[in-house]
Amino acid sequence: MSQWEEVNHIMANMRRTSSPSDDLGSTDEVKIFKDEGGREDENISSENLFEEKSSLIDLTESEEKSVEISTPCGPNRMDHDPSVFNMGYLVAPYSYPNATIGGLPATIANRITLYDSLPPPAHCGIPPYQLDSKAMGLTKQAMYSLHPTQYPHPMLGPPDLSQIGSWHPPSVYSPPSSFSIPNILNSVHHRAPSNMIGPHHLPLAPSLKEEYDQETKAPTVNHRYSKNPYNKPASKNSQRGNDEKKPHIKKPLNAFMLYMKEMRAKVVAECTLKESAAINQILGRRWHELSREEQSVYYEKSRRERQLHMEMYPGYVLKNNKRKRERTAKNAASTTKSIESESSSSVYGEMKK
DNA sequence: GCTCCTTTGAAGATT
DNA sequence: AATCTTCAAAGGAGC
Repeated sequence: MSQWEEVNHIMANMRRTSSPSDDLGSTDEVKIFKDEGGREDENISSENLFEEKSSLIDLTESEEKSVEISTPCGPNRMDHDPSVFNMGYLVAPYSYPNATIGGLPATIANRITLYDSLPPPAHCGIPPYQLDSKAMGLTKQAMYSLHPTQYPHPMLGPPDLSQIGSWHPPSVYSPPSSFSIPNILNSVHHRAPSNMIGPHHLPLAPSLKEEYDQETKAPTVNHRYSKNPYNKPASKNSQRGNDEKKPHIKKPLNAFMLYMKEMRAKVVAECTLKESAAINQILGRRWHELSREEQSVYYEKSRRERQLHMEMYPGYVLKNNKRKRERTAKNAASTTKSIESESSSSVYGEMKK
């Protein structure tokens, strides 16, 4: 069996253990699994997966020892600690939930990581499973290995060293004093086609910026689905016919989403993989490989998107969809009833009344 | 055609 | 206050 086939086999196993009708395979279970720090899972034939992945690990490790080239889908950090492969696809690429920092409880560690003047850890990622070059259909050297001297995207240029050690958690509540919608628009229009915006020369993500541009010409209500305000949400809300009077307002993208949106095409081109789940794993790993300075670019963009979103939709309130919660809460309940419940509780972003 | 997968982060909901 | 849950994007896969 080739390595590529092995990877596919692993992914097929994942699907088999998570059929839509099987709640055990839902996202919820994965999250629980993550939270428990990779505890042995008696359900998911982990032994088989372990063996399969171990073989991949062995192969790749031996390759990496002989050839010091990062994998096409990102450098592999795991050669220092092979054990972290054990849970492969089934665990988060890093272990925040139960991880500790300096022996601190996980919750405190997370607080420090997230709020105490530090960005999320950029170097504690764990590849979910071994992505070897052959499996990715690549034998060439990685284009985006993110070596300190390599910046695959102009945005990810050499970091501003002055920022090192002075990370400030991005907050939508403390925008730069110079930030304002008119500033953004002026910058956008005057700098076109450059994507750089504002005094910080940070690009606003195409999503909101372009949509905002569109809306300034022909205002629409749904910013991210201006052309078809009902396309995506429709798939998750089949009772859309009843809701067509109040278009769905999507959430602003967070930093990682912005990063994914920007880098996805490159990773796809690099890896020949098309399955988004696998691509996202790669992107997740790369996200953690970014330096703080590189990540801060996206946090700043995200902050600006949220700020702009707030300006555009002052009354916007995201209401969580209780569908999954209800589904897991009442396993015994009939599916039909659940759908009915969903219809009444499935609310996406909407405006305050 | 709908849902899942998979990632991180923001924010509402729940405990 | 702490924890849990959902949803943002993406597109292939399964039902």
